[in-house]
Amino acid sequence: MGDHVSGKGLKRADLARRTGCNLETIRYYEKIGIMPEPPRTASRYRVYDERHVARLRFILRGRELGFSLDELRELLRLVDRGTQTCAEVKTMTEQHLAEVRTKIADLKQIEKVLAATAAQCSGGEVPECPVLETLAS
Amino acid sequence: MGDHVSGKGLKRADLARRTGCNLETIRYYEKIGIMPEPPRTASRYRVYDERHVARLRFILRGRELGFSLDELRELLRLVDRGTQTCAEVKTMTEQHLAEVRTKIADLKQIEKVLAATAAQCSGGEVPECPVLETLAS
DNA sequence: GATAAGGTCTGTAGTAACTACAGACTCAAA
DNA sequence: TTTGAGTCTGTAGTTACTACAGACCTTATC
Repeated sequence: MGDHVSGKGLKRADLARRTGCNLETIRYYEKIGIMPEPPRTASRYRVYDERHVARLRFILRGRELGFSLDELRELLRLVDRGTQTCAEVKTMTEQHLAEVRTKIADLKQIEKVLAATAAQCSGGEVPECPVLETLAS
Repeated sequence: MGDHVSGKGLKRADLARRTGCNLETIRYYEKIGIMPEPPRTASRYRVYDERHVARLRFILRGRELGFSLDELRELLRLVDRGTQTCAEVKTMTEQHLAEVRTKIADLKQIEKVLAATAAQCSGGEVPECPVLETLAS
């Protein structure tokens, strides 16, 4: 069913396989309205096509790049509107890029403290520990 | 009440002020067993002392350094046992450090893609957009 | 045709680490 | 005494999933 109708009807598991997405996540994306409700067979099985594959890939790629689902929803809204401008998308991307850079800076600071502290450890069977002192300070 | 008993009884809001911790978070940490249940007044108000301040600061500092609550629970268990060794703590720290470094590497890769893509944007009022093409690819 | 295996359906619960709120109670000061 | 502020409890909401139970459907095999 689905697949033989026109040679391109995909079931949920097919969509999952094609995109690498988790099976349940597809349903979740539909529920929160970031993936459109697909047509159904008579017995209520979801039927996807290539546009669903493309959209889900877009979302997954965006997630890989650290966009939140809300940001992707907005990005997709611009795409769907069909009249988005490069300027709008660029602004969102630069905002996100700034957040990513902030996170990197935060983590680098954490790394610095952890590395410096661990380096002070004797690693021996002693109760004194620089890490615990750092945490307590 | 609390404060005048011996000059060091702290109420929940006092503990929050002293540590910078959110008021509700204190109750949450108690609920999940990472902060001990403090003694109570007759009317069931929590009463904290300096040891609670120290422990909460330990937790908050650990969170700042990216340790999970589970990791901190383990760290505190070692502390409470009183016989922890520097070696045990060092191992946990180095494991965490490795995770932090992985996260930094991931984010740097993301940053690279985002920066390169945004740089390609004309920023103009055109519908073509390198960001969207990157996401779709 | 019967049956068994596997896919899909729904709703719901669990995860991390909080944060916030409602409604009841208590405390301190004017 | 009354008012305002603080505290108590339990519970719900957040992000982005993931997993499961129990019912239904489809497909293959005999």
